[in-house]
Amino acid sequence: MKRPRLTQRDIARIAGVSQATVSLVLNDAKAAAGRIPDETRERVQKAIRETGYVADPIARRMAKGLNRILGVFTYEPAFPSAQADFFAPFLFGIEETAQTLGYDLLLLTGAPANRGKRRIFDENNRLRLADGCVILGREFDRAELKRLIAGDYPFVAVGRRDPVGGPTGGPVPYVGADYVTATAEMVRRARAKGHSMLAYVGPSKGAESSVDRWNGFNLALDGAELALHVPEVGGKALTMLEAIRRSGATVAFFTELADAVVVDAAARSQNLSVPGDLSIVVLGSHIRPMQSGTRFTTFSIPREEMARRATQMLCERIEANAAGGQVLLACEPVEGETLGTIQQETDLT
Amino acid sequence: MKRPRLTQRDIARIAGVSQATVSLVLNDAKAAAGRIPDETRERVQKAIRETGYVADPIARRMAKGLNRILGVFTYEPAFPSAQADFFAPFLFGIEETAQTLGYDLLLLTGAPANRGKRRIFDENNRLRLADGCVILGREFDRAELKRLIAGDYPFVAVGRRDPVGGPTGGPVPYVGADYVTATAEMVRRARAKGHSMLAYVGPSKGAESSVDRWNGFNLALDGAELALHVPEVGGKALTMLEAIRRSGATVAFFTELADAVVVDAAARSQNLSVPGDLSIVVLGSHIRPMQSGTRFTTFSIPREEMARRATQMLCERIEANAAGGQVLLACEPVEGETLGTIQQETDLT
DNA sequence: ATTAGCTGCTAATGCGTATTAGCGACTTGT
DNA sequence: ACAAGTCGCTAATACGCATTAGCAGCTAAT
Repeated sequence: MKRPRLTQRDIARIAGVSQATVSLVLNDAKAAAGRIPDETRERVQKAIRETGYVADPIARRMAKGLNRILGVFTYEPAFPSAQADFFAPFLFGIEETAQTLGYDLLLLTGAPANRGKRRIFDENNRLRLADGCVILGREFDRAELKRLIAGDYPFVAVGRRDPVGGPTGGPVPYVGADYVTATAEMVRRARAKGHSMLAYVGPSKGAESSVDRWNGFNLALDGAELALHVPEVGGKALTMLEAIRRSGATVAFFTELADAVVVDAAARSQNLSVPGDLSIVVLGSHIRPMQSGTRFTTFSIPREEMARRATQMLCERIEANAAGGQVLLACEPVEGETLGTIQQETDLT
Repeated sequence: MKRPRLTQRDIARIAGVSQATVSLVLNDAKAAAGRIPDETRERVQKAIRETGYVADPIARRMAKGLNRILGVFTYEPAFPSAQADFFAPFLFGIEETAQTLGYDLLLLTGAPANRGKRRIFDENNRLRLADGCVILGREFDRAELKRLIAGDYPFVAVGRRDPVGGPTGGPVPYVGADYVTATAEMVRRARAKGHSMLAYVGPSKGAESSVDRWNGFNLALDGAELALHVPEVGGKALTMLEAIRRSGATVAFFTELADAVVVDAAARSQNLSVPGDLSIVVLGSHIRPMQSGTRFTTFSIPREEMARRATQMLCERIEANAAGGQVLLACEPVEGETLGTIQQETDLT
């Protein structure tokens, strides 16, 4: 029952040649030197056909060093429904590009190690099964990032990452979204509509994407007042709403769509009009039909494109031993219908 | 720049021991015999820590034969938006189980070979990178299936598959959904509501899932009349609707949700009431909020569960060298609101 | 006739790890 | 004191393939 796997040696024996010859026939055209006559070649191929032999990709990789596989590492599970909408567009883009470039995908789904956190440098790190690796996830473990940069393993991050310090440090190859510019543009639009008391719901530090939004926000504030800053995300809708109202803010910026959705709902349930009584801006979302009825004012994050570019960059790193750069893609503003105009003084003209 | 990768030999040199010792330290507890004193062990681990060495998973697999990776092969690309809703639940389930059982996932995204069709036994078959493989997709290439069955590579199909004939043939290990029973139940419900003229839109042959639906349908017909059979899927909405109306059918069974959606829309746009004037039954769909407003009468396919069970079965095949069986999971009827009651003769009582 | 060159193949080696047999230096038992 | 173990480690090998050096047999050139 446990028939040992067919190897080139078996084929060689059947065809009456040596293992080396079998390998040469398989890798065909490349060996321009010492050509193999058609007669022999045919004999070997016949044996292969009849036995259904296929080369072991592991051994192949072992001998050659590359196997045309791209790894995809996610710090969070890639598929769970909760994250699905977040990761799916990235995966779409990666798969598309990988397929075009003739690579297979290896999804690293390592069991969460100690403390429930996933780690790249686990005791059994499987990264090297792939020629290189795309890394997804909001937060990148800095220690691991440092090791990656110090090492010679090709990788590209999706999302901007701060450079790594230290003697072995350096810039991180990434393809990210330009949250600074996009957020600043949102603030500018709000200001143009007369808003001067702004609320911000979202962290000001932590992941690069958070910091970038916060920086973009402050960059464009330009005299307007930050009436309220709620650094915690995922709070209670009524609490958030009340705080915003009390602060006197006329527009609230949310880093999390989920927060915006619940606050929007809470406002409406209190007979507050959005954007009549309160404007809402969401700092980034994917270009897809929202399940929530409200069409928020926001900007779209080009997730597929980010993934495509990152994958491409990775392949260049692998194939041409290129260094990999830092790319920021622009986010497209989405007009939506939750950013209103503020009237000066008078209630009704 | 192209620093050669760190190997156990390097660690051995640094720690002043042999490569074998390093390997023994790494694989730790297993080697009960010939224990290694803590002093030496510590020396080796220090070297590992300081250099950041990680064992090469390829070489590991080469030496040991297994690497705790499950392959996932799909005949269609797994992520493209179009298929997303179809594959996503399977992937959820597979990832979940894989993670629980401590396996990584390898998504086989091979470039489409000749004629644009994906093949398992490509010139560079990467299946063997994984210890075993889950196979997804509506249609399974019979020739490839035959080779798989004949070979010793562990795999499990998601979805029922007919046994393979021939000397090396046999049953196919799978976890599928019981479309026969589920479809028959739908027909029975329609009949119980007075329907006796039925239309069927969907193929009667081809993939096992199609055949099963068709068989279940006929099984429960029981004297009722098949007023119309449209074997083509994805036809024009108005054409389908008209054919159904002309046939005198009072209820239409669709194998494809998409067809049902457009015919439903067409009917409503013609001021036909669903289910007042025409009942619609969809033969299977996923338990998720439909984008279409209509809540169809249908049955839910337990996709996540199928994937979980298949993954589990695969792991048993790998670890215990089990044979793998044939499992059919039940589909849950979904009441919906598109199956109405037929009044006898009288229009209004 | 000797050398040079070509053709058609094979032996040998390396890739990085896991594993096993076994060796030298001790310790223990009798 | 000698056999029989135990301890701590290493040499050697296998895994399946790609690749290189090179060998034998031949032909063509000098």
